[in-house]
Amino acid sequence: MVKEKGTPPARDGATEQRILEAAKTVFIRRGTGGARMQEIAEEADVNQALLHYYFRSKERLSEAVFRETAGRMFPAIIQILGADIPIVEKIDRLVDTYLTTMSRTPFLPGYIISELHHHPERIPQLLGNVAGGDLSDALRPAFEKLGKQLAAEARAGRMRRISAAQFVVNLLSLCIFPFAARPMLRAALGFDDDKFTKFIEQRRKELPRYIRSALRP
Amino acid sequence: MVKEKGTPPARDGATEQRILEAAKTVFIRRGTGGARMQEIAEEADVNQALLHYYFRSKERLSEAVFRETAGRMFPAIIQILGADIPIVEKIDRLVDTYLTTMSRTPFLPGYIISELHHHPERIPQLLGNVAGGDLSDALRPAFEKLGKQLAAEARAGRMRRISAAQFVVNLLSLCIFPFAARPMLRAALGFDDDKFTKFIEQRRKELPRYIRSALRP
DNA sequence: GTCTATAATTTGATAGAC
DNA sequence: GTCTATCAAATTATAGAC
Repeated sequence: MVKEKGTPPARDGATEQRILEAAKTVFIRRGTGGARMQEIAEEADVNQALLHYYFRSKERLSEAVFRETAGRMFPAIIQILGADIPIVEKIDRLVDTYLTTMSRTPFLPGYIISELHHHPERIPQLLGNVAGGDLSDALRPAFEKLGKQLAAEARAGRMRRISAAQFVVNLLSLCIFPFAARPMLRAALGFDDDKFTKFIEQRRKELPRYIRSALRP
Repeated sequence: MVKEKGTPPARDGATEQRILEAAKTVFIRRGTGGARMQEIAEEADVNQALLHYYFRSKERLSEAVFRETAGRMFPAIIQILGADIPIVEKIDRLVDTYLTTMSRTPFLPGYIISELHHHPERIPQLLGNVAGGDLSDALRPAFEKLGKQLAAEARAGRMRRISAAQFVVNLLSLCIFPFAARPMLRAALGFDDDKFTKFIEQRRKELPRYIRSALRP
C-alpha cells in the first residue's frame, strides 16, 4: 500500500500542509503582492505546479494564509475581555498574552497591518475563527461587559472614566505597536534582536503598572 | 514662448510634480509591490512613458515617494524631544503634533510599516531629511537630554522611573497605532470615517493626561 | 500526486514620431 | 516634453507525461 523509496514522497495531507506552512513564511515575509509562487514552491520543496494542484491560485492560497494567521488575533482578546474577572487582572492577562504571542511571531503585526492596508476587502476574513462568523457580534458582549466594569470602577472612585474602546485601543497600541514598528526601532534606537528582546521583556514587567497607573483617578 | 492651445500642456516643473503626487497616492494605497505604473500614469493624467522620462524606473520613483513621505516622521519628534521644555510639555506637544499629522495623512503609518516590513533595506532612507544623514546621530542628543530629564523627575519624586526608550515608544504607540490599525478598528468596532475622527479627537483630549498619569510615582 | 514544459498574461521599460 | 506602439522580462496558470 505505502510505497517505500529512497526519498519517500510525503503521504496523505502532509504535502498540502507543508505547502501551507511554506506559504505562510513567504507571504508574511514578502506580503501578498511581493510573494512569488516559485519562492513558495522552493520553500516547500515541491514543484510550482503542485501549488496550483492543491490551492488552485495564488489568490486562494493567500486567503488561506491570511485566515490561518490573522484569524487568530481576535479570539484571544475576546475571551479575556469578556471574562468574569477584575479589570486589573484583564490588563495583566492581555499584556502577557499579547507580548507572548507577538514574541513568537514578531512579523505578524506588520503582515496583518500591511495586508489590511492594501486589501481592505479582506477585513471580514479577520473573523474566520470567531464563533458565529461576525466579529462585531462576538465582540459586542465582551465590550458591554468591559464597559460596565469600567463604569462601575469609575463610580466607585477607583478609576478614571474611560470608554471601553479607548481602554482597549490603548492596551493594544502599547502591546502591538513595538512589533509593527520594529524596523523603525532598529534604525532609531539601534535595536538588534537581542536588545529588542530585552526591551520587550522590560515592557512585560512595566506595562501592567503603567496602564493601571494611567487609569488612577 | 509659452504656447497657447485648447488644453495647454503643463509648463515647467508642474508635470513632474503632478507625477510625484500621483505616485504618492498610488504607492501609499497599493504599496510598492502592488502599485502599477499604469495606475500612477492615469492618476497623474499623463502617459506611462512620461513616468520613465522623469523618474527613469519604478524603483527610483518609489524611492522618491518613500523619502518624501516617511522621511518626515522623525525630524518632528527629534525637534520636540530635544527641546528645552518640561517633560509634560513635551508630552502635550508630541501628542498634538502626531495626531494632527496622522489625521492629515491617515494612511501614512500603514504605508510606512508595510514598506519597512517588506523592504528593510529602505530603513536608511528614513533619515533623508535629518541633518547629517544619520538618524541615530541626530536622535542621540535628543534622547540623552530626555533621559536626563526623566531621571531628574524621578529623583525629585515627581515621576516614576522610566527609560527614554520606553517613554518614547509608549507615546508613539498610543499616537500612531490607531491609524495603522484603522482597518481593524473598522471591523471590530464598526468605526466609519466619522466615528473614527471623533475617536481620535477624544484621544487628543485624553492622551496627555493618560500618559502623565501613567508616570505618576 | 508530482513532475516538466509551455502557454497566457501582466507589467516595467524603451524606441521613435510629433 | 509628450505621445503611441512595442518589446522584453517576469510571473501566474495549465497541459500532459509519468
